[in-house]
Amino acid sequence: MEILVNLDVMMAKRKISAGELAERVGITPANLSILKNNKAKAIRFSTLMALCRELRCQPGDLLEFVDDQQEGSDGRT
Amino acid sequence: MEILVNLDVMMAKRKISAGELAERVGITPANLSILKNNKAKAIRFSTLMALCRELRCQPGDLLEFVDDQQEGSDGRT
DNA sequence: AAATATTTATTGTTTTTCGATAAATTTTAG
DNA sequence: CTAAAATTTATCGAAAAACAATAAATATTT
Repeated sequence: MEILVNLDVMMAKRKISAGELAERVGITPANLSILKNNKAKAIRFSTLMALCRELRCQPGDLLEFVDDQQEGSDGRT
Repeated sequence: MEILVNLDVMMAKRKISAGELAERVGITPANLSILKNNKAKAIRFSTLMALCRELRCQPGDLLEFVDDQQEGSDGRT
């Protein structure tokens, strides 16, 4: 059970690089990387807001709740 | 421009009270209230996860990005 | 009105972001 | 393949904020 940050999907859709997005959002590339690779344990709304603004999307496009109990009961992945 | 926490909508949909949800999620009613009334400035994924689990919903059901520039240009609301 | 539930406020602790920076790794070009 | 560029990982410290605990105020319900 976890929250996934699907930044890469929206970045691909908007054809924007990590470096460019970091600059536009106003955080360091290093911190954006942490967010993008699911290493973050929380997020400030100010950051989420800037990401949504620059990617022209909704929080739901970036955050996904994955419930293990809800997947297939055959243990795949 | 802001991030809205639409907890009340899902709570109504699931017919669950604030006290009950707080207990199931594992935070104090006081802290849930802060979240529910848009007083929070960030959220831990562990909390968002527990909310999604108990409300059987996705982050996108609870978080909304409102862009002022995107609304009507006549200053309504 | 009384009981219950929710909100607001305060204090202290702990967690985590985030900047800054550097090093390691990966990806992209030539 | 090699070199450059981009990205990721890792530290460190500082600032921000969650969260618990608690109490008081407010609102809701019965």
